[in-house]
Amino acid sequence: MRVESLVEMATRYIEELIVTGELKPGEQIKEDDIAGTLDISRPPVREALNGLEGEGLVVRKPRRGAFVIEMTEKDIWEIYTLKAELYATALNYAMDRITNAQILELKDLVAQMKANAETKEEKILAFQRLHREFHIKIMTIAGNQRLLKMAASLHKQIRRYSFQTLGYDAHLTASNQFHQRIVDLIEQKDREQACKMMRDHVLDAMTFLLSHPDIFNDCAPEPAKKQKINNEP
Amino acid sequence: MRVESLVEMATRYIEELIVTGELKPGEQIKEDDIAGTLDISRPPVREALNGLEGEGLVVRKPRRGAFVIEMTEKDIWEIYTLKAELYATALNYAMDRITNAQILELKDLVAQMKANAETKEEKILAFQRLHREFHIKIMTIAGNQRLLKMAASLHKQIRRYSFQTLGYDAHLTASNQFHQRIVDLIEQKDREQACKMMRDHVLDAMTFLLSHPDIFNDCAPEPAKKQKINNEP
DNA sequence: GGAGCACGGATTGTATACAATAAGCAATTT
DNA sequence: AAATTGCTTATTGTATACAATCCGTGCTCC
Repeated sequence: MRVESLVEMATRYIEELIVTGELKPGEQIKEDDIAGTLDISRPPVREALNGLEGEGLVVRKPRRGAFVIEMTEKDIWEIYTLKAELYATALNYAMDRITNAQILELKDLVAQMKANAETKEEKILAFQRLHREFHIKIMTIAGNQRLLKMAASLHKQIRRYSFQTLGYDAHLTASNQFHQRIVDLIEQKDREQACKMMRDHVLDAMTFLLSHPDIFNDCAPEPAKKQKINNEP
Repeated sequence: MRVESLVEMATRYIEELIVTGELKPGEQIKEDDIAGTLDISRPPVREALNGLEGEGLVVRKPRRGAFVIEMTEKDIWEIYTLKAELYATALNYAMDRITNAQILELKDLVAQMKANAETKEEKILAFQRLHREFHIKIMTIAGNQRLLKMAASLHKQIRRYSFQTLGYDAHLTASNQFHQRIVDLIEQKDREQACKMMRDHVLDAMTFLLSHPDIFNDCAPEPAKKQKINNEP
């Protein structure tokens, strides 16, 4: 009477460890450890790791094991520039179909994102959830499931850093401004500018992250022994 | 002394079966069959199927097995519209970095694509290879590996149909014209028009395929018993 | 005669067991 | 003392074995 398979369970578990930063980039993920913790056998864990490799969260080195993916500035650039295009494309297609009711829903999300919460952490968590919902709604309206899936995959790869960037008030308010402008432009049916603004929104987040290298250096693996692992022939 | 793991071997094998159309859409892929044919055990086959599911070539229905993905017109639309954007994006970034030598290489590929071969099949196969090389070169120059990977993934999903569409001379010459124009615009450093032409090129291929429904209906599974499989609760 | 239920076969999901390989350490040699 | 080689150990890659579930068929009952 399980609702999810053991593979799905293991996938969610490992993904959570990576996204929350509990497992640092470069760190090895041993199949036995995960299997032992979840009290299951190795095969489901293996399959989960395979799936996560496909999603770009994990790299497998033959006969060596699975490791949390390491991010360079180049990777950040790759992900954000792609995300910018996918989001802009989604909006472009969404502009053909969006209804007034849906515009109101987007406006509501933007309003909620501006709201304050008890603690800063709560605010960030709420913002992340709403932010996600905002972009998913646009991509859903666009009606391209593959686009949604690809964007989600890219997003997962950088979700590690989003909590920390949002810790900066300047970035959070800037993000809010972008959303407001985007919705305004959608309402005005200004496709060209709306898409451009969406692109700028994502690229602005990239610029912010790249100008705060401490954010993704903080997640670096201990340089002691792990460094040797990077020696590729 | 194997160079590739059994998983990679199984992946290549199954992928080939699907892309060549030997396995029809909707057809079940039994782990035992593949394992028996390749004379290996089930686990590597399972992992291969998992990977192919991630690439969108296979769907797994819980406790039911793996099936070759079925394509609807909606899927065709999703894939081509996305591909158009990814290719255009790649070109946009490539325009910043492309060298004159690389432009000459592209010109050479276009010239080769126009060349005739002994038989029609040979010509199509050569064209496919060169065509692939042409777009990969542009994406490589763009310098975004993730973009390349995503585009490759999308391409695999429709490669089944590309051989057949190229059987139509009209489509092949149209495709050649697009390539010629794209390279010309690259040479003239007309970024805007080059990207637009690239988009049009991909969308033109989509229009052609969608206006020849026989091409992807030909690959349909036998309606006898398999149809029942599609009954979802 | 038709519909519902039960049982059997087939196939996947999961677990355990074994084999192969690569890393780390120590001992030995130069 | 440093380097190299051989051994040991830990971990993945692969195979086999078992359990759970779903489909189809045949029987029974209405």
